[in-house]
Amino acid sequence: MMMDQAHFGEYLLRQQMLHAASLSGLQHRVGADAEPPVCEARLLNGDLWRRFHDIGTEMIITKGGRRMFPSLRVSLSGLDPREEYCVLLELSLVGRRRWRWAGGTWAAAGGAEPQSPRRLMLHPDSPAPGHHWTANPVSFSKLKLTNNTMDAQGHMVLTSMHKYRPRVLVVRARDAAALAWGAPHAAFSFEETEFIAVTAYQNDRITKLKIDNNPFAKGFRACGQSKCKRKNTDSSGSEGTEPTSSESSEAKRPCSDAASSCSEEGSLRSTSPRSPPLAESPAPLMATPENITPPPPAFYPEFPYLGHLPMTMPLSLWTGPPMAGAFAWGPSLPPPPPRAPTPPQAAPAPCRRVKSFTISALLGEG
DNA sequence: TCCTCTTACACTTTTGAATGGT
DNA sequence: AACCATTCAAAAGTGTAAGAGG
Repeated sequence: MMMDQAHFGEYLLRQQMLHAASLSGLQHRVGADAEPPVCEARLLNGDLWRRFHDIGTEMIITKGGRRMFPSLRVSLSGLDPREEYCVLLELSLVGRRRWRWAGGTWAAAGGAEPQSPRRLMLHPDSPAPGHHWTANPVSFSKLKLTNNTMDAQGHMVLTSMHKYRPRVLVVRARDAAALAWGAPHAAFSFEETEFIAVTAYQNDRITKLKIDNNPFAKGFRACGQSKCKRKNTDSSGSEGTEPTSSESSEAKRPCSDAASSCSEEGSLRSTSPRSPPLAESPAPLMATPENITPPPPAFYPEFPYLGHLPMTMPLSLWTGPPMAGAFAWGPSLPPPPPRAPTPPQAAPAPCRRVKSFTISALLGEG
């Protein structure tokens, strides 16, 4: 690790300062010029999400961080092609309950435990002009979930046995620092993306669905080596059993639902030379209109589970080496002008390639 | 005893450097 | 020299199973 404890404390403090500023700024802008939303979002891998949702989606959380599967992939529209936007993801606690797997179903089991400071994940392409966001799928496939409250890797800290719902925030802002002055644009969430955080899968059907659709779990499929090996070792007469038609079709389908498995990487893989062009992604699965939650009247939603606690919102940037690009929040940094008008441009601004995105880089420091 | 969490493991996929051809 | 395609090893990601701890 490149940061000692003292610097880490400073890092955290700066994070909280930044996000306190961000939050107050967002709320202020809402009151100042709340505009009718024009932005729309579609859940690209909605079909897969619905299959999980029908059973009761579970997401593994580990100390070191575990990716979401399916990951959140949305398509945005209705953005000003020349305006700069930041896209963020947050995970909202659903209800104030703790859940428990009992008798083959999820049931409420008391009140929610105190939650860790909420985190926002800034999409690594942020900021980017509207034409970039509308031309490319917005993928959060690199997002990791953890139950480690001391996490310093920038992962989303969740509590096991609690239900969460991802929410995508679109903020008009030229850079991360300008988030505090950027005008909020829209927020979206999809009911079928709700999930319960767990440290071990409770529902066998969820396990099977994950294995059948997640390429990394291919080894556990009915025809996978791992499975066969296990069959050979712990069963004597079942080696000849054929998988069910549904199982075999699922297992053999290399990248069906590919929107969620193989091609899920989406825009985040765009820098890889081996990455297929985004245009080759399978046809998006349309989310029904009622699944699109319009922006709330007050841009930033209320979080009843947080009560009136002072909000701390570590903003996570999951690209680049963790902590390596610690925020450079210096007093010498002049605040950006409050929403300076965008100079007219002859053509849409070129998309900014962001491979290792840091606040300091955005601010032109370092 | 039950429930939840951690850890090691074997497996697959992804990534990026190295290499060779044009 | 520059570009492209291929190869290969390391890194990363996956669920399982056993065991620890409250």
